[in-house]
Amino acid sequence: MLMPSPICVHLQCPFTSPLLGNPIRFKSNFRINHSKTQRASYAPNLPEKNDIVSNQKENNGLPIKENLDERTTKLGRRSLVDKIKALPSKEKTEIITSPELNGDLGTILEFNDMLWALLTAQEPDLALKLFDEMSSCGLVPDSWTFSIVIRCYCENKNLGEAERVLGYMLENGFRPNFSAVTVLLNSLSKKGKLQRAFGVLDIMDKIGLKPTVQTYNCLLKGLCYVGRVEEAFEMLVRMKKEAIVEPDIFSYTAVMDGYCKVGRSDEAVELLNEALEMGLAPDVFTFNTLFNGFCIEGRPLEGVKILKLMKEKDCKPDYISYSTLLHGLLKWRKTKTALRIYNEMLGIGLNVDKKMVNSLVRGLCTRSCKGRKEDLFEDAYLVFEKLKSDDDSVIDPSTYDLVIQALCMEKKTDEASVNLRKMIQMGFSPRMVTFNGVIQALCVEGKVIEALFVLASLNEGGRVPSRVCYSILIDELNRHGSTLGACYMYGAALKRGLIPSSKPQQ
DNA sequence: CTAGGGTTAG
Repeated sequence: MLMPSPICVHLQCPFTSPLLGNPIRFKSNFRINHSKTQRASYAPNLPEKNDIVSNQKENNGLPIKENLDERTTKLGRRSLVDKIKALPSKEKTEIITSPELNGDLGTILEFNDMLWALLTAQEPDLALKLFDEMSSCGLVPDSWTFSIVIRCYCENKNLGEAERVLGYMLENGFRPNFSAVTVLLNSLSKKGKLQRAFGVLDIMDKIGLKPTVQTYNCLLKGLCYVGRVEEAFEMLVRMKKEAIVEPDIFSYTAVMDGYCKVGRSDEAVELLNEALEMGLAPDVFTFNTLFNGFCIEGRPLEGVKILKLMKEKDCKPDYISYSTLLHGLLKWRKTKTALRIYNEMLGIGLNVDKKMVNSLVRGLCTRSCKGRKEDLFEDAYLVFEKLKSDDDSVIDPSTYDLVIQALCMEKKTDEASVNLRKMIQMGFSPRMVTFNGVIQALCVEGKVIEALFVLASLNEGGRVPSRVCYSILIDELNRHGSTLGACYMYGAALKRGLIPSSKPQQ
């Protein structure tokens, strides 16, 4: 039996891409098996337009319902995707090389399904590899094939290649589908390749794919991303005024975010009001964008006002809302408000990031020490105790330091020394001021022996006590009439090369 | 149209 030898169809085009001005060049060879495709004539290098058209007609003309097996139904496709996902990565590669695994890819419909399934299963590389090996299945790519390939390249971040395929399609009478073009436009926008994204928009216009509001929103995002906020705003205005598409809340959020990112949150709020006037319902994304803006700008309290507005508009703040605000409040030292937000988060069962809780504790300690505000310290200690009792407790050494110092300041000496010990147990090295504070506090309460123990723990840790440390102890020993002890301390200091400011009493 | 848009940060 004589089999016709496969013809190699090199998809290399002599023309230039309308997109790039570069020659199109595909690596793949499409070998057409005549026994299967029954196609009569091919140009030596390219599929001809007529063939392409007939190929498509053939597919579209099929009485689809009867001819589709379970794989070509929506559910069947989905299960193919799931199957691919479930495969170990080794076998994933095999699916495109072994016919037993990939089943019969005899028709272009089935082939495209497999391509699509690989793309959907986040395996664009495999899909492209399969596309490369179309020849062995004896198939010619159609519009669907190319559309999927474009999306594969977008997924791969190989946008230049995606544009090249699109250019090839246009030159050869293939009609890219909406999704491929949209994905490409979006990918380009996301990367800030605005000129090329607008190029795709032009193409959509030329081939009669009507951009939707989503399409424009991608461009708005892209413009903002590269800092062209003003242009984004103008585009938003044009969308509305010239009734190109009706802007939705995504459009507004995109431009608002643009303003927020460059420190123009007030203008973002103006846009919010405009959206509200238009009857659009701002959602959690819209508000979160504003929180972020005000926090970046150093106006977190404005953000808290927006939180109130958000609730009035029946929009439920989420973890990001609170985290953004809390972070901003802590950063800009709005400690009391931060505490309020923290408690509100706990109240609705949100888990607060441990770093922020640490920061809150430190903020409260610092403020209570500076302002001698006892109630603030109580708050700090409550937050600290809760932090310690959490299962996934993470305590920063600097938090420990500040809590201990604040405890000393508040004359909670025993607790201070307990926490100091715990801190050392945990392998942290307390700051010298912390040691000094505890020693001082103990001395003030007349607990000299304990103070000496603290000094000892300092030595055990291989640390050199500071001059202040000795001075405090000498003063205290003097006060107790223990000249001997004071002399001993003085000597110990001198031995370390430190000259205490206090001397033993004569 | 087998698809497609967004928000935090240390």
